Amino acid sequence: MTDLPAPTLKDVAPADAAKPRREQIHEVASRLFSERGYHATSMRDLAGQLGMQGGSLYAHISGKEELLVEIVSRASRQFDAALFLLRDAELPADQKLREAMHRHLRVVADNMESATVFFHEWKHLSPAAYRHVTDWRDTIDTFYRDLIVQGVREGTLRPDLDVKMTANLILSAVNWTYTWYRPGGELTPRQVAESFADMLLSGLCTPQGAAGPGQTAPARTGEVQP
Amino acid sequence: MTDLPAPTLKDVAPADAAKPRREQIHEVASRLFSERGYHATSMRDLAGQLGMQGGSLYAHISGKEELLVEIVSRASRQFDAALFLLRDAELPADQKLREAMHRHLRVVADNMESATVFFHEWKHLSPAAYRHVTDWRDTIDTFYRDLIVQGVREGTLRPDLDVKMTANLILSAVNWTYTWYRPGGELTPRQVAESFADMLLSGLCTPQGAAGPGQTAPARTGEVQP
DNA sequence: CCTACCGATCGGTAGG
DNA sequence: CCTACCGATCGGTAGG
Repeated sequence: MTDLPAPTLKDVAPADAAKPRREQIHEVASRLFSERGYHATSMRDLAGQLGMQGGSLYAHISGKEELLVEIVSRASRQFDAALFLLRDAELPADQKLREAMHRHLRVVADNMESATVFFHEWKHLSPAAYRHVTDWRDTIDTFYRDLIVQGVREGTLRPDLDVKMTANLILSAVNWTYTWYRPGGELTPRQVAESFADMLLSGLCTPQGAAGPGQTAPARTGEVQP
Repeated sequence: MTDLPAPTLKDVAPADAAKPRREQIHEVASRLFSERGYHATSMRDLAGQLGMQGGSLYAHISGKEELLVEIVSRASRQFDAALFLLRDAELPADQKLREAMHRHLRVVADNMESATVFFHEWKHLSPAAYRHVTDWRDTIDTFYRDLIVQGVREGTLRPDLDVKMTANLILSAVNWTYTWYRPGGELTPRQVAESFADMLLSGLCTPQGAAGPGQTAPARTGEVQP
C-alpha cells in the first residue's frame, strides 16, 4: 500500500539509538541512588532529571524496585563476567591474582555509581533479588579462596596463609575502592591494581629488615593503652 | 518547650540510670538505621520497637536527624579516640601499625551497627554534620600516612612505597570489616588485626631467596589462637 | 508523555 | 508518654 513511515531524524539519531529512554532512566537512577540512596530518591526527582513528569516514568518501567533490581543485578553480572574466564586460566597464582584484582577493580572503576548502589542498597531488595547478591558474594569469595589454595599448593604463596582471611584482605582492597577512586583522576584501574598487588604479594616491610617484622612488644604497647 | 518531668524514683533507679530512655532510643536507632537504612526507618518503626507511639519519641529527642548526627559523630569520636594516643607513641612503625589496626578494628567490631550507619548514611547528614565525617576521614588518613612515612624514614618499611596507596590499602582492610565481621564469632578483633598485619607486612608470596616453603620467620606473631 | 488524582505514610506538633 | 491530628510527599494509576 503505502510506504512505511520514514524514520525521522530523531529516530535514527545516534544519540537516541545508542541510548533509548529506558537506558537513560537506568543511568540517571544509578546516579541518584548512589548519591542520595534508594529511599531518598523519589520517582519525581528521577523524572525531573529526565525532563518529564513523575507518572510518565511508568510508561517505560514497571516500578521503582525494578530499577534497583536491574542496577544491582547488572553490577553483579559484570563482576561475574570479569572473573569467570580467569577461573581456569593456567597462570601462576600471583599473576592470576594480579589479573583478577585488575579486572575486579576495573568493574568498580568503570561503574562507580552502580557499584555504590550495589554495595549500599542491596538491603532494600526483595528476597528473590537479595539472593542474587548473596550468590555473587559466594561466587567471588570462592573464586579468591580457590586462587589462594592453588597458590599455596603450587608454592607461589606462603603455606601458612589463612585462606579465608587472605581472601577477605584481597576483597577489602578491591571492594573498598568504590569509596575513594575517582575515574577522571591520575590513577588508572591498572595502576591501582598493580600497586595493591605489589604491596599484598611482597609486603610492606623492608625485605629482611634487621629486626624483622612481626615481633611483639607487649611491654611497649601497654604504655599507650588507655 | 521541652518540659522534662522531675526525676522520679524510677528515673534514678540503677537499671534506669544505666540506660536512660534517650540511650535506648539511640541504640535501637543504630540497629534500625544499620539494618534498613536511615530513610527506610520511620519514627513509628523506631517507637514501636521501644513500645511506644511515634509522637512520644519527641519528648526525648528533637528529631530524626538528631539521631543520625549523634550516631555518626559518636562513631567518629570513637575512631579518633582509638588512634589519638597512638600518634606520638614511640614504637617502630610496624608495631605501631599493628596496634593501630587492632584499635581501629576494635572500634568497628564493638560498634558494628554504628559503624555501618557511619559508612552508609553520612550522605544524609546536614552540611555541618557532614563536615564532621570529612574531618574524620582526613584525620585518620593523615594518621596512617604519617605512620608510613615514619616507617620508611626509620627503615622499617620499604622505601619504594607509595604513601597514599599504602594508606588506602590499610584503610580498606580495617574499614571493610564492617561488612563481614561477626562479633559473636570465632575471631576476636585482635586476631583479625594480627592476621591482616602479618599479611600486609610480610606479603602473601613465599619468601624469595629461600627455596620452597622453608620459610624464614618474619611475622609469626599473629598466630591465630584457637 | 501529561494532567489529575489515589490511598498510604512520612516527620513532627498540640494538648493533655 | 498518648490521642489526634497537621501538611507534605510518597509510589503508582486512570484516562487521555
